[in-house]
This record gives sequence, C-alpha cells and structure tokens, in this order.
Amino acid sequence: MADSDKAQEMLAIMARNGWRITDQRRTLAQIFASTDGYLSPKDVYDQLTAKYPSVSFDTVYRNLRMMSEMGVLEQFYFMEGGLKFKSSCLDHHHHHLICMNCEKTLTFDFCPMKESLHLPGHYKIVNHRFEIYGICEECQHEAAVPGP
Amino acid sequence: MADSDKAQEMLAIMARNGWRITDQRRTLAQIFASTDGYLSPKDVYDQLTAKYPSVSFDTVYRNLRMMSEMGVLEQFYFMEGGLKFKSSCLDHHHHHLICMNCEKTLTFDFCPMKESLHLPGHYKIVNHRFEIYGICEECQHEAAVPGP
DNA sequence: ATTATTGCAAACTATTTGCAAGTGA
DNA sequence: TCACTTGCAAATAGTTTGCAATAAT
Repeated sequence: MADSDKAQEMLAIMARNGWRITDQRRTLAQIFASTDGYLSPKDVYDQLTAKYPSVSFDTVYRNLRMMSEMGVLEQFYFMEGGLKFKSSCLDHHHHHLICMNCEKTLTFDFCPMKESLHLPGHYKIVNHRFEIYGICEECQHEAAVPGP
Repeated sequence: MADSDKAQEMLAIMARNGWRITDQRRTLAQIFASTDGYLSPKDVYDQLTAKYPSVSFDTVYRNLRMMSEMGVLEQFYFMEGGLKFKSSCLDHHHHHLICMNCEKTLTFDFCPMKESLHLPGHYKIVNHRFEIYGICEECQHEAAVPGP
C-alpha cells in the first residue's frame, strides 16, 4: 500500500468515527503513513511544526491519544525511551520483531495463542502481547565500529 | 518458598553484589516477597512509610531502580497504570498471565521461543516478551455486581 | 574510618486541563 | 451556524538530582 493510500485510509477511519479532518490531522496521518518505526510525542511535534509552526504540544498529545484509542495508531512503551507510537497495521494480526538499537520493526505472523496453551487459573482471556527484541542486521555491523 | 526465605534470598543477592543491607532495603525485600502482584512506586512508598515514617520517595525510586537493574525485581509498564514492580522469580524462565482488573499474576511455562519460529530479517535475538491479559476468576464474579 | 545510603528540597520532564478563539462540516 | 478542534498558559504527576547528615561495613 502506498504511503498516501495508507494516510487516506487512516483519515477515512477517523472520519467514519465522526472526527473532523483538520490539516493537522491530515499531516499527522501522512507522518505516520510514511514512517516505519516508532515516533515519540516529541518526534511527532518536531515533524508537525515543520509544516505548522504554531502547533502546540497538547494538540499532538490529544491526537495521538485519540488515534490510538481508535486503533489507527499502536502505542508502545520503551523502557528507556518512554511512550512511542506507530501506525498500526489494520489488515491482519501479527507480532513484532524490534531492533533494540534503532527500533526498526518487522512483523511476523506466528502467534503463540494459536498453539495449544495450558494456562493456569480460570482467567477470561482478553488480550496478549508478544514481542521479540534483537539487533537488526545494519546495527550489528555498526556495532563492529563502536561510536564516539 | 516461604516469604521470609524469599526476602532472605533477595537480600543475599544484593549483598553479594556489594550493596549494604539497610533496614529500608530489608523492609523492601519483605514487601516484595510477600506480594504476588505488581506494586507502583507509590504503593511501595505507602507500605514502607508504615514502618519508616520518614522514608522519602527518592529512596524508593533509587532502590526500585537498582533492584530491577540487578534482577531482583521485574519492572513492567502498564499502559494505564504506569510503571510497576514485582519480585522476579529467580528460579526459571516463564511468562505471565495478568488480570487486567486486579493485576493478580500467574506464571506459566510455555515459551513461544521454544517453538519453531520463522522470523524475518536477520536480527540477533536478545530478548522477548510474552504476556497474556485477562480477567481472573474472582474479578469475573465481581463484574456481575457492578460497583458504584 | 571510610564510603555507601538516606532525607530533604528543588529541579526537571512528560503529560493533562480549562478556556477563549478559530475552523470544518 | 454550531459543535469540534486548536493554541495558549498554567497545572499536575512522576521521576531525578545535588548535597549534607547518617549509618553500614
């Protein structure tokens, strides 16, 4: 899917949920559609101010929250880096393989919930989370030449 | 393992790493040894002040951080509840089944990394995370009688 | 005796809120 | 038009830091 199509789809979902499509939101959708990895609120703010110099942090926060509540964005808390966001794949269930260095994220389809799990207790299962962390190929090479 | 034994083991690990065993740390170990679920820094502070009224928040934070860096505690970021800590099982690898309501946590041994995974890219795998969220039996019953 | 640890206070960061002005449907 | 959204400013929550006093080894 082309970046612009993805942005369109994100906007369509927002509109379908009764949200107004402002220029700021249009730009937000574009930013996330054209970004592979995760963005912090500050990253988003910086990119957004490039187009709308007067944009404020609370607008960024408000929209990030609303967009993730509605499922257009996925949020993720990096232990060191705090809360970050990325556009969510709206098509199919999958999990993530995340580079601990550059945060580049690949997806894979294996889901442990499809295996025959024997779980303790009698919980009513609502949700799950499975992520694998590693160092991507590029970063492995970089590691051979330690930085300053 | 009895709670007091577990506290002893936590303290032993700290001592072995060259840390001084203060009364505050002794109490911290007891608190975590006798708690099943997760505790927020505030929870810990509240329990600690019960014994040491003069304890300060920064002492709590400092020790929580050091204890998790050393592996005595596991830390975990709940999207809604912020950062929380629990004593880590030092014995064997496992994953968690967490109640989304009361945070009561059970462990289970199934690990998706033992399955034959076909992962994309060529990441050097360092770590993984697998958690299942649900509602425990007690909370399912409570839900039938909605609160105020 | 020496050095880690604590408590206090203050600083700092990230995030949220109230409200008037602006803007999309 | 009219309700949703924004920008500003100020408030709040959570966490960290510097330093003198205290306590563990």
